[in-house]
Amino acid sequence: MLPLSQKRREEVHERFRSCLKHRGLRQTPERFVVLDAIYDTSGHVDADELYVRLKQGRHSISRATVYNALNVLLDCDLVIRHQFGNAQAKYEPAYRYRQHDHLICLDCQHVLEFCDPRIQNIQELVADIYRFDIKSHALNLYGHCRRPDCENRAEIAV
Amino acid sequence: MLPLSQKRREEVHERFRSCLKHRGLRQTPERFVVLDAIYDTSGHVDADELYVRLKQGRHSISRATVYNALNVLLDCDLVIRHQFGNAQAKYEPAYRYRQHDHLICLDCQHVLEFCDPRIQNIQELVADIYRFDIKSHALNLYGHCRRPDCENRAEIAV
DNA sequence: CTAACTGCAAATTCTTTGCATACTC
DNA sequence: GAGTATGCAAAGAATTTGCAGTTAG
Repeated sequence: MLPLSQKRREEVHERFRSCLKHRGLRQTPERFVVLDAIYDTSGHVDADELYVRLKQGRHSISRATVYNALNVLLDCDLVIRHQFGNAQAKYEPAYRYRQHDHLICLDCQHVLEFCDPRIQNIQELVADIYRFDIKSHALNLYGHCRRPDCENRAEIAV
Repeated sequence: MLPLSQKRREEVHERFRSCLKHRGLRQTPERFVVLDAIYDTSGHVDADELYVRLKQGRHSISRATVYNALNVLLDCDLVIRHQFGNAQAKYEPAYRYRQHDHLICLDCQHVLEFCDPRIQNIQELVADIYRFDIKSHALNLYGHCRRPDCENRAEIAV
């Protein structure tokens, strides 16, 4: 959890407000609490982590509302959802870092981020060839990290 | 469903047999039936489709066994598992096509395959920089296809 | 004031597990 | 023959849904 600058937070809230208005959705406190929780997160959170964290904090909120807020935030392009292999969605802020992709350790589930401009080129080329209007992409690299404290290293393949 | 050549099927079976032996696992008819069903599939199947197809056909099999077989086949690197956004795993043969990635239509869920050699380069560079031993990758491009019969096109973003 | 949202619990979906029976090796 | 795999049904995990009560606009 690293706190955002007040200015940054205001920008994100403003964007959310205008998106909600535009879609005729309500500005509820719960939705902003979930938004802030995601933007205060370094790395990736899942829905349950958010629920537990907010429940423990002074913002009581139900799981259903967390999921609802996440879907609204996805619709507004304020958060990004990832599926890193194991079928539990992870979320991250859409407007914090520059565009990046992920490197996932198969042993300890650690996630690293990296950038490579060539992905943009690939995307454009493929869009052109297949006549697709591409909205987003996800490049996930799976492997084994070499952190000394990496867990479950034992599971070695053939 | 496009039938494999007998020769190709034999190669795949042989690979599976040797892998099972190597791991001290049994060669059960069910495992080979699931293997063949996946290799007879053009495109991507999920576990339930396999179950239904095999149930309908002359090979009665339980869901639990389908899942078990899938996990064994994954371990043996004979099939590849994908998560295309919606958290239901899809499977495809590992030894039919050359290495490829996927283009997914957000409206009709259609999946196209494409190849780009630069991904290999990116993978090697990232492995080097982050000192990761990369085993596999998945590059998914999400967007809107332009097929005239694309369903659900209506859902337009802002 | 009223339609949309929240909270709760129940329902759904996908996958795994436990246990008795069946079958490989 | 020993131990692993299968089949069934039940359990589990993640997410969605239905509904009564609450609240934003």
